[in-house]
Order: sequence, then C-alpha cells, then structure tokens
Amino acid sequence: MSSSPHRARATPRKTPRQRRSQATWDAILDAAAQVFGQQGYAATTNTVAERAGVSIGSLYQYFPNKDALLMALAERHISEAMEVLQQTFAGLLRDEPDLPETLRRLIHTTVALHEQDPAMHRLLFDQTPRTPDAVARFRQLESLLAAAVAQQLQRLGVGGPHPQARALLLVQGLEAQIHGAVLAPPEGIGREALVGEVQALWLKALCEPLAPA
Amino acid sequence: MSSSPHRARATPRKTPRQRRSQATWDAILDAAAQVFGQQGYAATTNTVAERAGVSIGSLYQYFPNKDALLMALAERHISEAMEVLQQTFAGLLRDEPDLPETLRRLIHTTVALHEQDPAMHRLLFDQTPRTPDAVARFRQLESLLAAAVAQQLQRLGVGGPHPQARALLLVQGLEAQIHGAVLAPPEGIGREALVGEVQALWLKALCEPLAPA
DNA sequence: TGATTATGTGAGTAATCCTCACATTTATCC
DNA sequence: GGATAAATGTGAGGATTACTCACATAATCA
Repeated sequence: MSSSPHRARATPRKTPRQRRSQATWDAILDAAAQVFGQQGYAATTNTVAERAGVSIGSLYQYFPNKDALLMALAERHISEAMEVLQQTFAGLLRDEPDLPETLRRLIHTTVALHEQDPAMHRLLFDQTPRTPDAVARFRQLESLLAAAVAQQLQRLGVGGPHPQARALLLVQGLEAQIHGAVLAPPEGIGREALVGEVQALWLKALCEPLAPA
Repeated sequence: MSSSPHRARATPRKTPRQRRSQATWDAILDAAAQVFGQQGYAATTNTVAERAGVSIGSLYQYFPNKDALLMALAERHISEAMEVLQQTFAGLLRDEPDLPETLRRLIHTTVALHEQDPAMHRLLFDQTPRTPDAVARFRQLESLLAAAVAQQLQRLGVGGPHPQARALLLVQGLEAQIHGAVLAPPEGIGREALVGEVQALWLKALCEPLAPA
C-alpha cells in the first residue's frame, strides 16, 4: 500500500532513451511477473531487482514505487486481454450474428480470459492494493467495453432506452458471474451447465417479452 | 498483507475473560474503525493503539496482526449487514410477494447496504488486502445469501433446474451492478432509472418466455 | 580525444510490524 | 486480610522493507 517510508515519488526518474535501458526495463518487468506471480504481493522489490539482475537503484529509476510495478504488470495483462476482446468484437462486426450467438461469443471470450494465466489474474485482482488510480483505470476499461457492447445491443435492437447503461450492467454482471464460476466454481453443477445458465439468463434479460401477461 | 517481519502469528495470544479486557478489545476495535476509516489501510497499528489509549503490546495480544484487525472490522460490518438482510428475507417469508416485488425489495436492500457507511465499505472492499481467508469468508457469505435467494426463487416457481446456481448468479451479478451504480455512477442516467433498469433486466431474466419464438 | 549525457550501483535511512521480558491489576484460596 | 496465582497491560527494541542519493560506469557526440 502507500504506507511507504519517505512519501514515495509519483513518477519515475528516467524514461528509456537508449536500447540497453529498454532491456533493463523489460528485465525488471519480467522479473516482477515471475517473482510476484510466485510469492504474491508480499515479494520484496529487492527480490525483483535481484531476479532481474539489476541493482535496486535501477529498479527505482524506472518504477517510482512498488505499486507502480504492479500497475505496469496490470497494464501488460490488460493490453493482452484487450487484444483478445478486440478480435471478438471485430468478429461480431464482421459476422453480425444473432443475439444468442453474440452472447455466446462474449461469454466464451470472458471465460477464456479468466482461464488464461489465473495466477496473474489472482495477483492483480485479489492481492494488489486498489489504489484510486487503479480503480479509475478499471472503471475506464469497463466503460470502453460497455461502449462496444452497447453498439452490439443496438445493432440487435435490444439496447432499450439507455444502451450504454444497459451494456455497463451486462459487463459488470457478466464479469462477476464468470469470475466466480471460474475461480470459485460452485458445487452441484458443472461449468458448462453454469455457463449455459448464464447465457440463458442474459438472453431472456435482453429479449423483450414475447407476449404481455 | 502478510509481508510482515517475523512471520506473523495466526491466533491472538489471549481471549478476553475479565470485563476490563473486553473493554480493551472494544476500545481497540473502535479506534481501528476511526483511524482506518480516516487514513485508510496505510494507518499504522501504533496509531490505532494510541487512539485506543492502550499500549501496542495490548493490541497484539488481542489481534495477531494488522490484517486480523481489519478482518475483525469486516466481521462487524458483515454482521450489521446480515441483520438487515435477515429482516428483508423475514419480510419475504411473511408477505410472500410476487416476483417483481420480491426483486424490488432485494435490490432496495442491496442499495441501502451500499449507501450506509460507504467509507467503511471502501476501506474493506478496496483497500484491505484480500487474504485467502478473507476471500473464503466472502464466498461463504455469498453462498448463504444464495441459499436464501434460491428459496425465494423456488417459492415463485422460477428456480429452474439449478436454483442454487441461479441464485448465486443473481447474488454475484446484482452485487457487482449495485456496487458500480452506487460507488461509480455512470453519466447520462439517474440512479433511480439505473436501479429500475436492473430490476427490469432481472425480472425478464427470471421469467420464462411467455410464448415460444 | 575530451566533454556531456544517460544509465547503473548498493550501502544506508527511515518507517513499520511485531515480540518479549517485565510490571501491574484482578481473582482465588486459607 | 494476606498470600499466591492468573490475567492483563506495557513499551523499548529487533527484524524487515520500501526507497534514496552520492557516486561510478558506459554511451554519445563535438
């Protein structure tokens, strides 16, 4: 957390200009992924520097504090996830599938993202302190996703009066449900059935009732 | 986090037996609520002891480490929330309202819980490190809630083939949606409209389609 | 080559969590 | 009441860690 001695600096001292400094930067981040992935947030910055083969001073020239290191890891994780999502949305724009298939693809992608590198996901989601910056970044990503989802909902005629709000509720709800299903699967039901249930619920939620009561 | 020196103890050394020790315990927890509420997780345990008017040694006789203090605060917060939920479910069992009204009450309670003492909610949800113990406790509460919700779904004939699983999805999804709506309200739509949208979505999600396509 | 700038180093500082040897208060027994 | 035992309270200090800064080395450029 930010309960550091010395009131930590907010920005790194230096930005990579030469090639070797870029290599150092990469080495530190790779080491951070390994060390934090194995030992969790409790791992020390000195251990990261050691694993990277650089001095602790170098580490703090590129990352102003421990949380910045974690944020950088998060950004890397996020950009990988965004690439996958980009592909999914590109496919939706290309194929323009119906609502059930659209939902199926979105849910399938969400599940895949939670299954790949769950150690890193746990580290970033459960262990890394949620600084205001981190929370803000997360909300920003949610908004981005919601915008893309809203576009799909409108294409399918199920956007309702507030497509962006509805899409945000879908993104938030789906994320929580899939997160739970993958990282803490309930007993008494298989994952496929559970994912099927999620899809059925959202399909009904988004359809207009076919006949009034 | 557990990145403490000395490999922290897991259980407190002593359990209150006399009246004065209970008073000390209360004083420490009250102080923790104040200090952590104001300064966040970064507040020091020494500050908490000081505010409580006891020595740091006494604090560590009742709470084995810093996170245990936060967990105790969480338990207090949880038990307050559980009381409110208990009342809501008691009302549902008594009145046996229809599905829309049942949903309305559940959502209303969830919103109320997020609005009361948001500082403490932020502290526990955003700042406190999610130890495995804390995550397990949280999942356990989710299950408890899901069981009560499943009972309601079955009463209303909308439990489906896996009422407990469906109820869990409802609990997880609703929590995420309301959490977002209250702590990071999206622009372009008022909170009442947003909550109404949540209710409408879940109402449709839980109803069987009235006529097949 | 010499000068300037970028990059790298690691012993040391301050801050923090937590311990432990001891003091003080309360309960128990004759 | 007095003596003994048990419970409770104390706080200086040990151990660990995030982070700094004065300096050394390597690259770039005139």
